Amino acid sequence: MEDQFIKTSSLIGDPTRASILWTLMDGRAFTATELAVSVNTSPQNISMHLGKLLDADLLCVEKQGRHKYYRFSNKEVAYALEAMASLVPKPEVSLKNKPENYPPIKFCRTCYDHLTGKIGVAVTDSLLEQEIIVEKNNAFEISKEGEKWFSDLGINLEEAQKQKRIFLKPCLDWSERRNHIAGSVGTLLFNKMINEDWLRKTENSRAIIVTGKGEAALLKYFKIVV
Amino acid sequence: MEDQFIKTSSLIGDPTRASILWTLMDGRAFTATELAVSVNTSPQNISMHLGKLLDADLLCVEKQGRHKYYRFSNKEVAYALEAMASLVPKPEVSLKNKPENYPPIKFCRTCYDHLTGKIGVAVTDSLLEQEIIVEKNNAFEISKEGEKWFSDLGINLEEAQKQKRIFLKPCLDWSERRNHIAGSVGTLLFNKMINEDWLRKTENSRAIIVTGKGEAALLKYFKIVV
DNA sequence: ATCATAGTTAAGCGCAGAATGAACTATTGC
DNA sequence: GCAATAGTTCATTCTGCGCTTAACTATGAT
Repeated sequence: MEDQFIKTSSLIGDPTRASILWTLMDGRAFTATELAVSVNTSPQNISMHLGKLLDADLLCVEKQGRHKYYRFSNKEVAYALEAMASLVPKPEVSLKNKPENYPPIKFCRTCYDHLTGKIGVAVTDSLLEQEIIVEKNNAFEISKEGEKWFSDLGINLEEAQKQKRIFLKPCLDWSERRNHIAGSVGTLLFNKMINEDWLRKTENSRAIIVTGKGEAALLKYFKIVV
Repeated sequence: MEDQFIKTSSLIGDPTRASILWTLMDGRAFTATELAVSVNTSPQNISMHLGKLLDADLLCVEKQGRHKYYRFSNKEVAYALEAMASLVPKPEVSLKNKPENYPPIKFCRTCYDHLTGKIGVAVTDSLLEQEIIVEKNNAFEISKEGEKWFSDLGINLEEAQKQKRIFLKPCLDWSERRNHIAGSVGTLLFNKMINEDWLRKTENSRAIIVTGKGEAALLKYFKIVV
């Protein structure tokens, strides 16, 4: 077992491969060429590395015409990489740091049952911005206007408040290093988005794709440009 | 963030360092020399690698006289390594494989609230051997004699059966690749062992140490030689 | 004091394995 | 058919980084 572990870790440990895996972390499938561009290396080199990752069963491929789409072969891979990512030394963050302007969002992930990734953070930012939720000593609270906003959306907060589970809490996203909403409110919002087909789950990963309908809705309700 | 991730993964990815981390996985602290022996390399080399792991805050040291004891600096490290270990390609296992004779047990880990690691597996084996629990189509059941055994130990099974959570289920240990008991029965057994001071929790890791009292008890109740 | 053991630091070598170059197959579009 | 794009294979080059040799400090034992 030990040497197997060592093999796997050196497989992941190579800078180029680590970069490939990092790129795939958003859950989408990428073609070989896309990955080559993303990690800034040659096609042959990418091909070699992808071969090794396939052999180790970390990735799988789907052929579509002359393209080959690579993605994680199962969600354990994503979990492991997330766990590794959580180990990176935390930079000294000043609280004054302005949140940067995020580039258009292409993807999001789920943190089991609520939204995370770029979208999760953006949604949370938007709710704060619109003062639908407000931060109070490291916790989130729903404002008066917020209650109206949620009921307009068709989300019944009274229901949620009755549940045993935590109603609303911030949850730190490991990659964005930003808070996003979790708790039953996070779940309700997430389910709403799925049910309305704004978002769609993917098969083998925790990735979520944004539908065309979703793009419009995100813009309308959250002023988020996808 | 990406380059930070790459740095961390190549840090873990080096074969020697991976072997060090693997050794430390049991949760105990090791001296530099012990690690050098364990991973079969020179003291200088170990020193260099340990330095890097310290810099990255994956390990921490405690000085005792002329010895330096190294261990994981926090449990996230162990979690990440476990997640990575779960990625190793599964060998074709024949079900006929006899369980090997395990060497004396020096450590165990907890799977959040029940026993795992060598002891967890050994305890489970013992319960099966003594027919206190029996395997039935991939599930565990408690036998007639088993019920007496548990009540003799002072564990109230009726209580546990009333609980909402799963009563008794096998849980695959990632490193031993063997089943051990989880569910509320696993938890009860684990708590019993902690309360009786057979086992003792350690501070910063998921490691559990076996006390002298525990050694005797494990021998008596489970015929396990620690 | 002296010797042994534990661990660190610095400098140069050596090699596994990543990157490159060139030649190849496969699919799409015209 | 031909050209263009996507991806792979193999032989060769090259280089980063781990390992060693050697000299060092520190603690403990006699």
